Amino acid sequence: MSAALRLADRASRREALLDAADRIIRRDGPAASMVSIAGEAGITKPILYRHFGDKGGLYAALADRYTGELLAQLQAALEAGRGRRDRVERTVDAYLLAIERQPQVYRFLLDPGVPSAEAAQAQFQVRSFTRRLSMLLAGGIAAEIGVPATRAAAWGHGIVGMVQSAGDWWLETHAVTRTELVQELTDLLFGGYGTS
Amino acid sequence: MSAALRLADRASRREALLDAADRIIRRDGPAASMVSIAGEAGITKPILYRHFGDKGGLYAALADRYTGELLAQLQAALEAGRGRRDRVERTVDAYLLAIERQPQVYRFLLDPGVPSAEAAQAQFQVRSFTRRLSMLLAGGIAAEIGVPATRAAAWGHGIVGMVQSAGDWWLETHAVTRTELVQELTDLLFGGYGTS
DNA sequence: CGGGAGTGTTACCGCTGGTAACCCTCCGGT
DNA sequence: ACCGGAGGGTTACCAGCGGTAACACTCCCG
Repeated sequence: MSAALRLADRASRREALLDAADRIIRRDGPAASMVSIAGEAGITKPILYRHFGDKGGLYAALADRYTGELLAQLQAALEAGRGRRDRVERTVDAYLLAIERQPQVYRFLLDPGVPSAEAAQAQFQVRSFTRRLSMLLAGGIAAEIGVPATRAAAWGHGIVGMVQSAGDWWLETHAVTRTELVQELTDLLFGGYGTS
Repeated sequence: MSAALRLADRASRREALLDAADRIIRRDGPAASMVSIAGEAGITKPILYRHFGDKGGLYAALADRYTGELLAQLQAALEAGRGRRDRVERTVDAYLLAIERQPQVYRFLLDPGVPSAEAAQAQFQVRSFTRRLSMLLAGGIAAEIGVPATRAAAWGHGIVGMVQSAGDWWLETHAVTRTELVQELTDLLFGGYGTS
């Protein structure tokens, strides 16, 4: 009977640990160390390792949490829009808003400062997120406009990378306002380059 | 008099060290360690540090070399093309060809597995490359079709990211042939999504 | 023939991720 | 009431990393 309690305890504990890691990563960026995370959580390293096995495991869990939130926001924006162009604008804007609000988290997701191959799981998790997002987008494209699957896939990955890269640049320079960037990118997607 | 000789020696030595680092990075990817690079070059660590000061310095030098080559290839492709669409196709193809031939180098450039903030210079160098490339592209766009500078800048970064991300996906999956991907991306840029 | 420059080495430091061994508390069975 | 084991927690350690200090050698120049 207490086994269930133990399990629930473990789960909430795990969440608390992730919260601590989240705080530290927001403060230190991808350079956060395991001991500092453990310290923030009020415990010591081995407990972290008992829960997540690996630094990669912790990072993967965190990445999963973040990407889950982001994906939900993006999907909400996607569904809120009316008409194709409106949907694109809202989604791009939602993405930019997210990375603007939590740049450290975003940096962590984009390049988790993994020392080497040990923590490749996190890298994988993030790449997996990008791919999931791209494929989701590809599915949407294929469904929206009749287009072969390979073309939709290529476009999906390309568009995701486009927004991501432009967002990265924008985050560093803030050379334009967010709404301006949304307009520029949407224009680009809707044939601004080819038909001008 | 021998000072010049010494300098030439130093320069060629430096090139040799970069060659060794290049070999190791091709073998181990971004996880290459300083001691293994030194070993490959037939010497020991401190010499590396005397030459490059820092791991960041070595990585920056390597990144500089790689990006120099890549930039030259891209510019050549850009100038070889006749007409806008042809230029885009050639350039995208040149990029894909380059990353296909040397995926490890490409990985190193994209995410140098820097442990943390120590070697931020390399990161900076690479980002600087992406930005240089994007701004070069932006300049081309602005000159080619009359477009405001901010729009050209946003587009430049977006397009670079698009090709980069799609190339990344392609490198992992090889879901399409290179020439197919070139066509898809060019179509996307030339209004394939907006005008279909 | 002496004495620096400069090249090379070994040996170390601090820090990181990761783990082994131990302790201590609390809960259930007899 | 006691006692034994299952976890949670800690200290103390290991290997490896980037980075550096101190020391040896060689070779060229005055």
